[in-house]
Amino acid sequence: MTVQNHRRVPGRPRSFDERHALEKAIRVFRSKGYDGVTIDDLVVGMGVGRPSLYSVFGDKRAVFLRALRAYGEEKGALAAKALFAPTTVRDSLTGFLRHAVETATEEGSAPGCLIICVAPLVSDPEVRQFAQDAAAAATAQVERRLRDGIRAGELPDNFPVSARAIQVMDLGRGLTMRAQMGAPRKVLLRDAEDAVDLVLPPAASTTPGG
Amino acid sequence: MTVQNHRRVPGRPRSFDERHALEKAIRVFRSKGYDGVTIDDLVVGMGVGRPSLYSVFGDKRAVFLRALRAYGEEKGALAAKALFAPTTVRDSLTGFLRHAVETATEEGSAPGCLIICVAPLVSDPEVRQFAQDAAAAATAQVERRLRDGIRAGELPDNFPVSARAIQVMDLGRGLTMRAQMGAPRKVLLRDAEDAVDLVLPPAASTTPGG
DNA sequence: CTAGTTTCGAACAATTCAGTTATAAACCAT
DNA sequence: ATGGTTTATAACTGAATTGTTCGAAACTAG
Repeated sequence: MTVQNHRRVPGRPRSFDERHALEKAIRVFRSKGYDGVTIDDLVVGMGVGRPSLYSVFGDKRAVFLRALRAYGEEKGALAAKALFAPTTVRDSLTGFLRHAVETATEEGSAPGCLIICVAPLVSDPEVRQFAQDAAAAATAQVERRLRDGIRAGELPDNFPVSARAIQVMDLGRGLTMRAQMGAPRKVLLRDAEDAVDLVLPPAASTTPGG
Repeated sequence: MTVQNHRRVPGRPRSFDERHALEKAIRVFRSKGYDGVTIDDLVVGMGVGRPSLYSVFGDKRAVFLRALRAYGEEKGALAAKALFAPTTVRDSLTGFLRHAVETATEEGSAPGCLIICVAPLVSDPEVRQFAQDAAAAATAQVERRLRDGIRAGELPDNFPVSARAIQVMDLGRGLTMRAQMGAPRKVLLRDAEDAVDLVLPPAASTTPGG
């Protein structure tokens, strides 16, 4: 089964698409964690022959790191879109948490999140660093969106953006871990709405103070 | 009837205490997860000979389940104490989350929590069920404490106890996952305080008359 | 001290696993 | 078609892991 590549290079063409194989690797790691995955799991799940897997990607750790980075890029882009596309802060946070819940409970893949649920348990410095960086970046984005909300007059000037950003992230982590535990999407979506009600001032109208 | 107070049984006495061995097993699983733990890890970490481990506890899964139950009993008891000993709702929630942070960052053991961080990733029905039950029980306890707060006049009658209990739990999950990721205790304790400020009404005193 | 019972320590075979190595296949260029 | 290049299929090797076995050790009872 050949894959058409507009750039013709000598040698037998690959029977798999590298990017698509990584997407399958994400599914494997999401369903079995890191330590629970064997090379054969990846070979079967990615549809890549064992020698090809080693020559193209490297060992399990390298596959995981690449899968993690790919996952992080997709997730980060979608999270940024959810955060900065809407006009109101409320819609932004709702979209942010809803997106977190939806990807953590998407059909066709095991529930959970590679960065939040799996990566923190991997005892590898590079993986840990990635998870920390991803968390810091996401928190910073939420915080920035809240600051924009202040600038837009949607939030009071003394709104604790730093603390609230951390809390939005922690609430998202909680929702994601519950997704991993098997909580139904419907419940989590409702709780995501409640979370937004919690972190934002009750009145979405103008600032109460000077 | 012979009094069996004397536990003098024939045979060579054991060189380990079953309870203490389980405590060591908890440390092993906390530091390496579930799939990352080998029998030899348990043999070394628990200080129990390999044949003794199999005859006394069973296989790895059985050891994990017993460790999980022991861990859950300790944690549940301490959580209940933190929740129901203080007089004010604020002190209860603060103690609850502080306790969660402190055990998740205690010295001498890897950061994290067996029930929140490790168990959800174990693909075993019994483990999953335990994690779900533990989460439901903890949420119910928090909710009950909030209800007591309403009854004591500390919280308004329309205080959304169900949603707030869920949010306290999710915030605790977030704090715990960050502990697992390496966040320092000091930061997490501060965020725990902020979390309580978030979920409780700004005025903790009684409603002003008039 | 001897017999009986249980545990401990070392080592065992069977299985699984990771990473590599042939050998065949598919493609391009000539 | 023929040679050169890259990948796929299958099998292989060495190491790790699991669960068990066997003799020695430690304790009680008589």
